Amino acid sequence: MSVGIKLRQLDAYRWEIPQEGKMRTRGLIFCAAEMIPALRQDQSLQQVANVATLPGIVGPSLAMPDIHWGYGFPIGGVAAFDLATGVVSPGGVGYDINCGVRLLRTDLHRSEIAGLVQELVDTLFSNIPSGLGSRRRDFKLAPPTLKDVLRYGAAWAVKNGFGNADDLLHIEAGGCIKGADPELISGQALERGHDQLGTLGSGNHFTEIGYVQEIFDETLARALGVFLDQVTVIIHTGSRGLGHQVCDDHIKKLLQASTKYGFDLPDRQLCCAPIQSPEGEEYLAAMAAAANFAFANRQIITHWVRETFQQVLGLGPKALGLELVYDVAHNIAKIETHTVNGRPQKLCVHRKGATRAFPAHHPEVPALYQETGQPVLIPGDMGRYSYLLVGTQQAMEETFGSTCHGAGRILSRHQALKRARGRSIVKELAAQGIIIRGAGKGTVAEEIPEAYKDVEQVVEVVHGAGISRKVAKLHPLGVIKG
DNA sequence: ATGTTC
Repeated sequence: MSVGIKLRQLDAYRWEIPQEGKMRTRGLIFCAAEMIPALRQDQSLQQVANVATLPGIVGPSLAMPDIHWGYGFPIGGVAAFDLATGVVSPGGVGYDINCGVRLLRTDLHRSEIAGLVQELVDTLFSNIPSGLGSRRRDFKLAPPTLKDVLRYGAAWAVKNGFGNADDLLHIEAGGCIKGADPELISGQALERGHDQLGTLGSGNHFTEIGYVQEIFDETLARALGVFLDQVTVIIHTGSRGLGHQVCDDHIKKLLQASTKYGFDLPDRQLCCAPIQSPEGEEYLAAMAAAANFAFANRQIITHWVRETFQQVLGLGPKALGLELVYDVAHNIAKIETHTVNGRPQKLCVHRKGATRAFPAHHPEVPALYQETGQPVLIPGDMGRYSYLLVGTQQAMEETFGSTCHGAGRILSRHQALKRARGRSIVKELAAQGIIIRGAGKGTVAEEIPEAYKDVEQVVEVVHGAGISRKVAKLHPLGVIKG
Protein backbone atom coordinates (compact mmCIF):
# COMPACT_ATOMS: atom_id res chain seq x y z
CA MET A 1 0.00 0.00 0.00
CA SER A 2 1.10 3.57 -0.67
CA VAL A 3 -0.35 4.86 2.61
CA GLY A 4 2.87 6.61 3.59
CA ILE A 5 3.22 8.63 0.40
CA LYS A 6 2.69 12.38 0.88
CA LEU A 7 0.09 13.74 -1.48
CA ARG A 8 -0.76 17.43 -1.80
CA GLN A 9 -3.86 18.55 -3.68
CA LEU A 10 -3.05 21.37 -6.13
CA ASP A 11 -6.53 21.82 -7.65
CA ALA A 12 -9.60 19.77 -8.59
CA TYR A 13 -7.60 17.51 -10.92
CA ARG A 14 -3.96 17.75 -9.85
CA TRP A 15 -2.11 16.09 -6.95
CA GLU A 16 1.56 16.40 -6.15
CA ILE A 17 4.01 14.04 -4.50
CA PRO A 18 6.60 16.53 -3.18
CA GLN A 19 10.21 15.88 -4.09
CA GLU A 20 12.04 14.26 -1.20
CA GLY A 21 14.71 11.66 -0.44
CA LYS A 22 16.27 10.32 -3.61
CA MET A 23 13.62 11.82 -5.87
CA ARG A 24 15.11 14.10 -8.54
CA THR A 25 11.77 15.71 -9.26
CA ARG A 26 8.20 15.81 -7.96
CA GLY A 27 5.36 13.48 -8.87
CA LEU A 28 2.27 14.94 -10.56
CA ILE A 29 -0.92 12.89 -10.65
CA PHE A 30 -4.02 13.84 -12.60
CA CYS A 31 -6.96 12.49 -10.68
CA ALA A 32 -10.21 13.36 -8.89
CA ALA A 33 -10.56 13.38 -5.08
CA GLU A 34 -12.91 10.37 -5.07
CA MET A 35 -10.20 8.25 -6.77
CA ILE A 36 -7.60 8.80 -4.05
CA PRO A 37 -8.69 6.09 -1.55
CA ALA A 38 -8.56 3.39 -4.26
CA LEU A 39 -5.18 4.72 -5.40
CA ARG A 40 -3.74 4.19 -1.94
CA GLN A 41 -4.73 0.52 -2.03
CA ASP A 42 -1.79 -0.46 -4.23
CA GLN A 43 1.85 0.48 -4.87
CA SER A 44 1.18 2.86 -7.73
CA LEU A 45 1.89 6.13 -5.88
CA GLN A 46 5.14 4.65 -4.54
CA GLN A 47 5.94 3.76 -8.15
CA VAL A 48 5.39 7.38 -9.27
CA ALA A 49 7.89 8.44 -6.57
CA ASN A 50 10.32 5.67 -7.58
CA VAL A 51 10.31 6.78 -11.23
CA ALA A 52 11.19 10.30 -10.03
CA THR A 53 14.56 8.95 -8.78
CA LEU A 54 15.74 7.84 -12.25
CA PRO A 55 18.71 9.64 -13.87
CA GLY A 56 17.98 12.36 -16.40
CA ILE A 57 14.24 12.66 -15.75
CA VAL A 58 12.86 15.94 -17.13
CA GLY A 59 9.75 17.53 -15.63
CA PRO A 60 7.64 15.66 -13.09
CA SER A 61 7.06 11.91 -12.84
CA LEU A 62 3.51 11.96 -14.23
CA ALA A 63 0.46 9.76 -13.76
CA MET A 64 -2.92 9.80 -15.46
CA PRO A 65 -6.27 9.16 -13.69
CA ASP A 66 -6.32 5.51 -14.81
CA ILE A 67 -3.12 4.88 -12.83
CA HIS A 68 -2.67 1.47 -11.22
CA TRP A 69 0.14 -0.83 -10.15
CA GLY A 70 2.44 -2.13 -12.88
CA TYR A 71 5.89 -3.66 -13.42
CA GLY A 72 8.27 -1.03 -12.01
CA PHE A 73 6.50 1.98 -13.49
CA PRO A 74 2.78 2.46 -12.81
CA ILE A 75 0.33 1.81 -15.62
CA GLY A 76 -0.97 5.26 -16.50
CA GLY A 77 2.53 6.67 -16.04
CA VAL A 78 4.39 9.15 -18.24
CA ALA A 79 8.08 9.93 -17.78
CA ALA A 80 10.39 11.93 -20.03
CA PHE A 81 14.19 11.67 -20.02
CA ASP A 82 16.87 13.88 -21.50
CA LEU A 83 18.52 12.16 -24.45
CA ALA A 84 22.06 12.89 -23.26
CA THR A 85 21.73 12.22 -19.52
CA GLY A 86 18.62 10.08 -19.23
CA VAL A 87 17.67 6.42 -19.27
CA VAL A 88 15.29 4.14 -21.10
CA SER A 89 13.50 1.37 -19.21
CA PRO A 90 11.41 -1.59 -20.48
CA GLY A 91 9.30 -1.20 -17.34
CA GLY A 92 8.32 2.27 -18.58
CA VAL A 93 6.82 0.75 -21.71
CA GLY A 94 5.32 -2.47 -20.39
CA TYR A 95 5.18 -6.07 -21.49
CA ASP A 96 2.71 -5.51 -24.30
CA ILE A 97 4.85 -3.23 -26.47
CA ASN A 98 2.61 -0.96 -28.57
CA CYS A 99 -0.57 -2.22 -27.10
CA GLY A 100 -2.91 0.25 -28.72
CA VAL A 101 -6.32 1.14 -30.03
CA ARG A 102 -7.72 1.94 -33.44
CA LEU A 103 -11.09 3.40 -34.26
CA LEU A 104 -12.87 2.73 -37.55
CA ARG A 105 -15.79 4.81 -38.77
CA THR A 106 -18.50 3.74 -41.22
CA ASP A 107 -21.17 5.42 -43.33
CA LEU A 108 -23.78 3.24 -41.59
CA HIS A 109 -26.54 4.39 -39.26
CA ARG A 110 -27.02 1.93 -36.41
CA SER A 111 -30.51 1.10 -37.69
CA GLU A 112 -28.81 -0.45 -40.74
CA ILE A 113 -27.21 -3.20 -38.65
CA ALA A 114 -30.08 -3.78 -36.21
CA GLY A 115 -30.77 -7.52 -36.22
CA LEU A 116 -27.40 -8.25 -37.80
CA VAL A 117 -25.15 -7.69 -34.80
CA GLN A 118 -25.12 -11.37 -33.78
CA GLU A 119 -24.10 -12.39 -37.28
CA LEU A 120 -21.46 -9.65 -37.42
CA VAL A 121 -20.05 -10.78 -34.08
CA ASP A 122 -20.05 -14.45 -35.09
CA THR A 123 -18.34 -13.65 -38.39
CA LEU A 124 -15.75 -11.43 -36.72
CA PHE A 125 -15.15 -14.23 -34.27
CA SER A 126 -14.44 -16.73 -37.03
CA ASN A 127 -12.35 -14.26 -39.07
CA ILE A 128 -10.12 -13.00 -36.25
CA PRO A 129 -8.23 -15.64 -34.24
CA SER A 130 -8.78 -14.79 -30.58
CA GLY A 131 -7.72 -15.97 -27.17
CA LEU A 132 -4.60 -16.83 -25.26
CA GLY A 133 -1.98 -18.31 -27.57
CA SER A 134 -4.22 -17.71 -30.58
CA ARG A 135 -2.49 -18.56 -33.82
CA ARG A 136 -3.45 -18.24 -37.41
CA ARG A 137 -2.88 -21.62 -39.03
CA ASP A 138 -2.87 -20.35 -42.61
CA PHE A 139 -0.71 -17.34 -41.84
CA LYS A 140 2.76 -18.42 -40.89
CA LEU A 141 5.56 -16.09 -41.86
CA ALA A 142 8.97 -17.27 -42.92
CA PRO A 143 11.70 -15.49 -40.93
CA PRO A 144 12.72 -13.08 -43.75
CA THR A 145 9.10 -11.96 -44.15
CA LEU A 146 8.60 -11.57 -40.41
CA LYS A 147 11.67 -9.33 -40.34
CA ASP A 148 10.03 -7.14 -42.99
CA VAL A 149 6.95 -6.86 -40.76
CA LEU A 150 9.22 -5.75 -37.91
CA ARG A 151 10.96 -3.20 -40.13
CA TYR A 152 7.94 -1.69 -41.88
CA GLY A 153 4.94 -2.23 -39.59
CA ALA A 154 1.53 -1.35 -41.00
CA ALA A 155 3.18 -0.40 -44.31
CA TRP A 156 4.14 -4.07 -44.74
CA ALA A 157 0.51 -5.06 -44.21
CA VAL A 158 -0.78 -2.52 -46.75
CA LYS A 159 1.84 -3.54 -49.31
CA ASN A 160 0.67 -7.13 -48.92
CA GLY A 161 -3.01 -6.42 -49.53
CA PHE A 162 -4.30 -5.61 -46.03
CA GLY A 163 -5.91 -2.20 -46.35
CA ASN A 164 -4.86 0.80 -48.40
CA ALA A 165 -2.20 3.50 -48.44
CA ASP A 166 -4.68 6.01 -47.00
CA ASP A 167 -4.86 3.94 -43.79
CA LEU A 168 -1.20 4.74 -43.08
CA LEU A 169 -2.01 8.45 -42.87
CA HIS A 170 -4.36 7.66 -39.97
CA ILE A 171 -1.89 5.85 -37.70
CA GLU A 172 0.43 7.28 -35.07
CA ALA A 173 3.92 7.52 -36.61
CA GLY A 174 2.41 6.37 -39.91
CA GLY A 175 2.27 2.82 -38.51
CA CYS A 176 6.06 2.44 -38.53
CA ILE A 177 8.50 3.41 -35.79
CA LYS A 178 11.84 4.35 -37.31
CA GLY A 179 15.04 2.67 -36.21
CA ALA A 180 13.54 -0.81 -35.78
CA ASP A 181 16.21 -3.49 -36.01
CA PRO A 182 14.84 -7.04 -36.52
CA GLU A 183 18.33 -8.47 -36.05
CA LEU A 184 18.04 -7.58 -32.36
CA ILE A 185 14.94 -9.76 -31.90
CA SER A 186 15.77 -13.09 -30.27
CA GLY A 187 15.04 -16.40 -31.97
CA GLN A 188 12.55 -17.10 -29.22
CA ALA A 189 10.66 -13.85 -29.85
CA LEU A 190 10.61 -14.54 -33.61
CA GLU A 191 9.35 -18.05 -32.90
CA ARG A 192 6.52 -16.70 -30.77
CA GLY A 193 5.60 -14.12 -33.40
CA HIS A 194 5.75 -16.09 -36.61
CA ASP A 195 2.17 -17.34 -36.48
CA GLN A 196 0.60 -14.66 -34.28
CA LEU A 197 0.33 -11.84 -36.77
CA GLY A 198 -3.35 -11.00 -37.22
CA THR A 199 -4.48 -12.37 -33.86
CA LEU A 200 -6.36 -10.61 -31.10
CA GLY A 201 -4.88 -12.16 -27.98
CA SER A 202 -6.52 -12.30 -24.58
CA GLY A 203 -7.23 -10.26 -21.45
CA ASN A 204 -8.66 -6.82 -22.17
CA HIS A 205 -8.02 -7.08 -25.90
CA PHE A 206 -11.11 -6.93 -28.07
CA THR A 207 -12.78 -5.99 -31.32
CA GLU A 208 -16.00 -4.09 -30.75
CA ILE A 209 -18.86 -2.96 -32.94
CA GLY A 210 -20.59 0.08 -31.50
CA TYR A 211 -22.29 3.34 -32.34
CA VAL A 212 -21.85 7.03 -31.57
CA GLN A 213 -24.08 7.63 -28.55
CA GLU A 214 -23.24 11.25 -27.80
CA ILE A 215 -21.37 14.11 -29.43
CA PHE A 216 -19.69 16.69 -27.19
CA ASP A 217 -18.16 18.85 -29.91
CA GLU A 218 -20.04 18.95 -33.21
CA THR A 219 -17.31 20.78 -35.14
CA LEU A 220 -14.56 18.41 -34.06
CA ALA A 221 -16.76 15.34 -34.63
CA ARG A 222 -17.56 16.44 -38.17
CA ALA A 223 -13.90 17.09 -38.90
CA LEU A 224 -13.06 13.56 -37.68
CA GLY A 225 -15.82 12.02 -39.85
CA VAL A 226 -17.99 11.09 -36.87
CA PHE A 227 -21.77 11.58 -36.49
CA LEU A 228 -24.56 10.61 -34.05
CA ASP A 229 -25.80 6.98 -34.31
CA GLN A 230 -22.97 6.11 -36.68
CA VAL A 231 -21.70 2.53 -36.56
CA THR A 232 -18.08 2.31 -35.37
CA VAL A 233 -15.52 -0.43 -34.74
CA ILE A 234 -12.76 -0.37 -32.11
CA ILE A 235 -9.77 -2.73 -32.18
CA HIS A 236 -7.63 -3.07 -29.06
CA THR A 237 -4.59 -5.34 -29.23
CA GLY A 238 -0.79 -5.27 -29.25
CA SER A 239 2.36 -7.15 -30.15
CA ARG A 240 1.29 -10.51 -28.69
CA GLY A 241 3.89 -13.06 -27.58
CA LEU A 242 6.58 -11.39 -29.69
CA GLY A 243 6.47 -8.09 -27.81
CA HIS A 244 6.22 -9.92 -24.50
CA GLN A 245 9.38 -11.86 -25.29
CA VAL A 246 11.22 -8.70 -26.41
CA CYS A 247 10.37 -7.09 -23.06
CA ASP A 248 11.47 -10.19 -21.17
CA ASP A 249 14.76 -10.44 -23.09
CA HIS A 250 15.65 -6.81 -22.50
CA ILE A 251 14.66 -6.75 -18.83
CA LYS A 252 17.32 -9.43 -18.33
CA LYS A 253 19.88 -7.38 -20.26
CA LEU A 254 19.03 -4.11 -18.53
CA LEU A 255 19.18 -5.67 -15.07
CA GLN A 256 22.84 -6.32 -15.87
CA ALA A 257 23.28 -2.90 -17.44
CA SER A 258 21.87 -1.19 -14.34
CA THR A 259 24.66 -2.74 -12.27
CA LYS A 260 27.26 -1.94 -14.94
CA TYR A 261 26.26 1.75 -15.01
CA GLY A 262 26.06 1.89 -11.21
CA PHE A 263 22.41 2.94 -10.95
CA ASP A 264 21.00 3.07 -7.44
CA LEU A 265 17.46 1.81 -8.11
CA PRO A 266 14.73 1.80 -5.45
CA ASP A 267 13.18 -1.19 -7.28
CA ARG A 268 14.93 -3.68 -9.57
CA GLN A 269 11.90 -3.55 -11.84
CA LEU A 270 13.05 -0.05 -12.84
CA CYS A 271 16.09 -1.58 -14.56
CA CYS A 272 17.27 0.70 -17.34
CA ALA A 273 20.24 1.85 -19.40
CA PRO A 274 21.41 5.25 -20.62
CA ILE A 275 19.46 6.11 -23.78
CA GLN A 276 22.75 6.69 -25.54
CA SER A 277 24.41 3.42 -24.57
CA PRO A 278 24.62 0.16 -26.56
CA GLU A 279 22.10 -1.49 -24.21
CA GLY A 280 19.69 1.46 -24.34
CA GLU A 281 19.91 1.82 -28.11
CA GLU A 282 19.40 -1.91 -28.58
CA TYR A 283 16.31 -1.92 -26.41
CA LEU A 284 14.84 1.03 -28.33
CA ALA A 285 15.55 -0.63 -31.70
CA ALA A 286 14.02 -3.93 -30.54
CA MET A 287 11.07 -2.13 -28.98
CA ALA A 288 10.49 -0.29 -32.29
CA ALA A 289 10.45 -3.65 -34.11
CA ALA A 290 7.88 -5.07 -31.69
CA ALA A 291 5.84 -1.86 -32.01
CA ASN A 292 5.82 -2.32 -35.78
CA PHE A 293 4.56 -5.88 -35.33
CA ALA A 294 1.64 -4.46 -33.32
CA PHE A 295 0.84 -1.82 -35.97
CA ALA A 296 0.81 -4.56 -38.63
CA ASN A 297 -1.34 -6.72 -36.36
CA ARG A 298 -4.04 -4.05 -35.99
CA GLN A 299 -3.85 -3.31 -39.72
CA ILE A 300 -4.44 -6.96 -40.68
CA ILE A 301 -7.34 -7.29 -38.23
CA THR A 302 -8.80 -4.12 -39.79
CA HIS A 303 -8.76 -5.84 -43.18
CA TRP A 304 -10.73 -8.75 -41.74
CA VAL A 305 -13.21 -6.35 -40.11
CA ARG A 306 -13.82 -4.83 -43.55
CA GLU A 307 -14.25 -8.28 -45.09
CA THR A 308 -16.66 -9.23 -42.30
CA PHE A 309 -18.89 -6.19 -42.88
CA GLN A 310 -18.88 -6.72 -46.65
CA GLN A 311 -19.72 -10.39 -46.18
CA VAL A 312 -22.57 -9.90 -43.70
CA LEU A 313 -24.10 -6.70 -45.08
CA GLY A 314 -23.50 -7.46 -48.76
CA LEU A 315 -22.20 -3.94 -49.29
CA GLY A 316 -19.12 -2.79 -51.19
CA PRO A 317 -16.27 -0.81 -49.62
CA LYS A 318 -17.66 2.53 -50.86
CA ALA A 319 -21.09 2.03 -49.32
CA LEU A 320 -19.58 0.92 -46.03
CA GLY A 321 -17.13 3.81 -45.70
CA LEU A 322 -15.24 1.65 -43.20
CA GLU A 323 -12.24 3.93 -42.76
CA LEU A 324 -9.65 4.44 -40.11
CA VAL A 325 -10.17 7.46 -37.86
CA TYR A 326 -6.90 6.88 -36.05
CA ASP A 327 -4.64 4.31 -34.40
CA VAL A 328 -2.78 5.12 -31.16
CA ALA A 329 -0.09 3.34 -29.18
CA HIS A 330 -0.51 3.40 -25.41
CA ASN A 331 2.58 1.36 -24.37
CA ILE A 332 5.65 2.88 -25.99
CA ALA A 333 8.75 5.05 -25.57
CA LYS A 334 9.27 7.72 -28.23
CA ILE A 335 12.04 10.17 -29.07
CA GLU A 336 10.27 13.54 -29.28
CA THR A 337 11.13 17.23 -29.14
CA HIS A 338 9.39 19.19 -26.38
CA THR A 339 9.75 22.74 -25.12
CA VAL A 340 11.41 22.69 -21.71
CA ASN A 341 12.04 25.99 -19.90
CA GLY A 342 11.31 27.81 -23.15
CA ARG A 343 13.78 25.80 -25.23
CA PRO A 344 13.35 22.78 -27.52
CA GLN A 345 14.80 19.63 -26.00
CA LYS A 346 15.01 16.08 -27.36
CA LEU A 347 13.52 13.62 -24.92
CA CYS A 348 12.68 9.95 -24.62
CA VAL A 349 9.04 9.97 -23.51
CA HIS A 350 7.83 6.76 -21.88
CA ARG A 351 4.07 6.26 -22.07
CA LYS A 352 2.90 3.16 -20.24
CA GLY A 353 -0.85 2.93 -20.28
CA ALA A 354 -0.88 6.50 -21.52
CA THR A 355 -1.76 7.95 -24.91
CA ARG A 356 -0.04 10.60 -26.98
CA ALA A 357 -2.33 13.64 -27.22
CA PHE A 358 -0.67 16.13 -29.57
CA PRO A 359 -2.54 19.36 -30.37
CA ALA A 360 -3.61 21.02 -33.60
CA HIS A 361 -0.72 22.34 -35.71
CA HIS A 362 1.83 19.97 -34.18
CA PRO A 363 4.20 18.80 -36.95
CA GLU A 364 3.79 15.11 -36.01
CA VAL A 365 0.00 15.27 -36.35
CA PRO A 366 -1.14 14.15 -39.83
CA ALA A 367 -2.15 16.83 -42.34
CA LEU A 368 -5.86 15.96 -42.15
CA TYR A 369 -5.92 16.56 -38.37
CA GLN A 370 -3.83 19.73 -38.33
CA GLU A 371 -6.91 21.81 -37.41
CA THR A 372 -8.46 19.40 -34.88
CA GLY A 373 -5.51 17.95 -32.99
CA GLN A 374 -4.60 14.28 -32.85
CA PRO A 375 -7.51 11.89 -32.24
CA VAL A 376 -7.18 10.10 -28.88
CA LEU A 377 -9.00 6.79 -28.33
CA ILE A 378 -9.99 5.75 -24.81
CA PRO A 379 -11.67 2.35 -24.52
CA GLY A 380 -13.88 1.63 -21.53
CA ASP A 381 -15.13 -1.72 -20.31
CA MET A 382 -17.29 -3.90 -22.55
CA GLY A 383 -20.60 -2.97 -20.88
CA ARG A 384 -20.35 0.80 -20.79
CA TYR A 385 -18.78 3.10 -23.38
CA SER A 386 -15.57 4.35 -24.94
CA TYR A 387 -14.44 7.86 -25.81
CA LEU A 388 -13.01 9.76 -28.73
CA LEU A 389 -11.00 12.83 -27.68
CA VAL A 390 -8.38 15.08 -29.25
CA GLY A 391 -5.03 16.28 -27.98
CA THR A 392 -4.46 19.84 -26.72
CA GLN A 393 -1.80 22.49 -26.26
CA GLN A 394 -2.27 22.09 -22.48
CA ALA A 395 -1.04 18.49 -22.81
CA MET A 396 2.11 19.76 -24.55
CA GLU A 397 2.70 22.17 -21.71
CA GLU A 398 2.02 19.81 -18.80
CA THR A 399 2.29 16.15 -19.79
CA PHE A 400 4.68 15.97 -22.76
CA GLY A 401 1.59 15.68 -24.98
CA SER A 402 0.03 12.75 -23.11
CA THR A 403 -3.28 11.68 -21.63
CA CYS A 404 -4.98 8.60 -20.14
CA HIS A 405 -5.49 5.27 -21.96
CA GLY A 406 -8.58 3.59 -20.52
CA ALA A 407 -10.71 2.83 -17.52
CA GLY A 408 -8.12 1.11 -15.35
CA ARG A 409 -8.84 -2.01 -13.33
CA ILE A 410 -10.25 -1.77 -9.80
CA LEU A 411 -10.69 -5.53 -9.24
CA SER A 412 -7.91 -8.02 -9.81
CA ARG A 413 -8.65 -10.80 -12.25
CA HIS A 414 -9.04 -13.17 -9.34
CA GLN A 415 -11.48 -10.82 -7.58
CA ALA A 416 -13.41 -10.35 -10.81
CA LEU A 417 -13.73 -14.11 -11.32
CA LYS A 418 -15.01 -14.42 -7.76
CA ARG A 419 -17.55 -11.64 -8.34
CA ALA A 420 -18.74 -13.28 -11.56
CA ARG A 421 -19.17 -16.74 -10.04
CA GLY A 422 -22.66 -18.17 -10.53
CA ARG A 423 -23.60 -15.43 -12.99
CA SER A 424 -23.81 -15.46 -16.75
CA ILE A 425 -22.03 -12.30 -17.81
CA VAL A 426 -22.90 -12.99 -21.45
CA LYS A 427 -26.62 -13.08 -20.53
CA GLU A 428 -26.40 -9.99 -18.33
CA LEU A 429 -24.83 -8.02 -21.15
CA ALA A 430 -27.27 -9.47 -23.71
CA ALA A 431 -30.10 -8.11 -21.52
CA GLN A 432 -28.51 -4.67 -22.02
CA GLY A 433 -28.39 -5.22 -25.78
CA ILE A 434 -24.68 -6.05 -25.95
CA ILE A 435 -23.63 -9.27 -27.66
CA ILE A 436 -20.38 -10.79 -26.39
CA ARG A 437 -18.33 -13.69 -27.68
CA GLY A 438 -15.26 -14.69 -25.72
CA ALA A 439 -12.64 -17.23 -26.78
CA GLY A 440 -11.10 -17.94 -23.40
CA LYS A 441 -13.04 -19.73 -20.69
CA GLY A 442 -12.70 -17.13 -17.97
CA THR A 443 -11.88 -14.03 -20.02
CA VAL A 444 -15.40 -12.58 -20.12
CA ALA A 445 -15.77 -13.08 -16.34
CA GLU A 446 -12.37 -11.46 -15.70
CA GLU A 447 -13.49 -8.53 -17.81
CA ILE A 448 -16.86 -7.84 -16.15
CA PRO A 449 -17.67 -4.13 -16.29
CA GLU A 450 -17.50 -3.78 -12.49
CA ALA A 451 -13.81 -4.88 -12.62
CA TYR A 452 -13.10 -1.46 -14.15
CA LYS A 453 -13.33 2.14 -13.11
CA ASP A 454 -16.05 4.03 -14.94
CA VAL A 455 -14.08 5.43 -17.87
CA GLU A 456 -16.35 8.50 -17.80
CA GLN A 457 -14.73 9.57 -14.50
CA VAL A 458 -11.27 9.09 -16.00
CA VAL A 459 -12.18 11.11 -19.08
CA GLU A 460 -13.79 13.88 -16.97
CA VAL A 461 -10.40 14.38 -15.29
CA VAL A 462 -8.35 14.68 -18.48
CA HIS A 463 -11.00 16.88 -20.12
CA GLY A 464 -11.42 19.00 -16.99
CA ALA A 465 -7.68 19.40 -16.59
CA GLY A 466 -7.50 20.37 -20.27
CA ILE A 467 -4.94 17.74 -21.35
CA SER A 468 -7.42 16.43 -23.91
CA ARG A 469 -10.85 17.38 -25.16
CA LYS A 470 -13.99 15.25 -25.42
CA VAL A 471 -15.40 14.73 -28.91
CA ALA A 472 -17.75 11.73 -28.73
CA LYS A 473 -18.92 8.81 -26.62
CA LEU A 474 -19.29 5.38 -28.24
CA HIS A 475 -21.63 2.67 -27.00
CA PRO A 476 -20.93 -1.06 -27.57
CA LEU A 477 -23.32 -3.34 -29.52
CA GLY A 478 -21.22 -6.45 -30.10
CA VAL A 479 -17.81 -7.46 -28.79
CA ILE A 480 -15.37 -10.26 -29.44
CA LYS A 481 -12.94 -10.91 -26.59
CA GLY A 482 -9.85 -13.06 -26.35
C1' DA B 1 -0.34 -8.20 -21.24
C1' DT B 2 1.84 -13.45 -21.63
C1' DG B 3 2.70 -20.77 -24.99
C1' DT B 4 -0.55 -16.94 -17.15
C1' DT B 5 6.14 -21.34 -13.79
C1' DC B 6 12.22 -22.57 -18.85
